[in-house]
Amino acid sequence: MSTPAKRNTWQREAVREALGHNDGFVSAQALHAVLREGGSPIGLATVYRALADLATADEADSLQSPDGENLFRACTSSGHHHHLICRSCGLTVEIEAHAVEAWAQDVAAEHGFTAAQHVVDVFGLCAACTKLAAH
Amino acid sequence: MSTPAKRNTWQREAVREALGHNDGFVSAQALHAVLREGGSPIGLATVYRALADLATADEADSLQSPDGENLFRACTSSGHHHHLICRSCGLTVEIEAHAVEAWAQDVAAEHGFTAAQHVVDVFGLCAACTKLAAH
DNA sequence: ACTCATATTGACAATCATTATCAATAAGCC
DNA sequence: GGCTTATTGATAATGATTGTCAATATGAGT
Ligand SMILES: [Zn+2]
Ligand SMILES: [Zn+2]
Ligand SMILES: [Zn+2]
Ligand SMILES: [Zn+2]
Repeated sequence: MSTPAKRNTWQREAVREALGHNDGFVSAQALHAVLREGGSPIGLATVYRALADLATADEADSLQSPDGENLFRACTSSGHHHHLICRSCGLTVEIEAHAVEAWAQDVAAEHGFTAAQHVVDVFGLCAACTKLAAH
Repeated sequence: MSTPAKRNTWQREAVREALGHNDGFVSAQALHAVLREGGSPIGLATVYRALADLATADEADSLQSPDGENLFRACTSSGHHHHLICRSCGLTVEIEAHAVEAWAQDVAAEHGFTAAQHVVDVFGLCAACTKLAAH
């Protein structure tokens, strides 16, 4: 019952590359659409599976958008960080938040909570999308 | 196109009360089940609508669980705030985070983002659950 | 209390992201 | 080249949420 052997398929690699060519967070559906438009016959379920694998292998970051979608992004920095995300085009900026890290620790400790984790994401409209939205 | 007048129905009040009788975050489905078990013939769609209204009226807090469900909770303190939640028993503490509010605004503005929103939640083990977990 | 214009309800259908099926395929190993 | 079995992908299934719309109830006006 050891770890089931992983195999290398062009599908996995295609998803990895497609993620890498994208700056922001993308949904599985969107990534699948991009791949198909690029001529790949890859299946939707496979994209979902590949993204889930990449996320558990810490090769991709994942978060849920305000409307419940699961979004993925190629992992650039390996350390702990947070994101500023355009909810229109997906443009993402990695942000440091030392003050927030400390605050989270403190507030948890103050109330006797242990093993504290936190979810901190900022969503907005990037400069470009803000202009577009202004007709 | 002024604001459409709101009417008071026993359904709205039932949802409000059911929320108040619950300490932690609950899903619309769960709250509907509780109400029906209590003898109320309220409809599921109505519970969804009532909860959405309460949330927009800042009478209830909402957040999405790690698996994508929308959860609601009666609001004890008024105004914008965040939550410290025990991931074992659901105990919830409302927390102020003025520093985080300012940080979120600044970081968004610094990168030219507008209409910034943020998701900030702290999950951990409360004091009681920490003791239990210590065998 | 009666009327009326309309906000609200609720059973049900529709949507939408995600997951489960499962036969067909292909990766890695001999 | 064969064998084992992880992987794929078309499709069905799931499950939470939202839309539909006729029937109902609310609140203001009389
Ligand atoms: Zn944008
Ligand atoms: Zn952090
Ligand atoms: Zn607890
Ligand atoms: Zn805040």
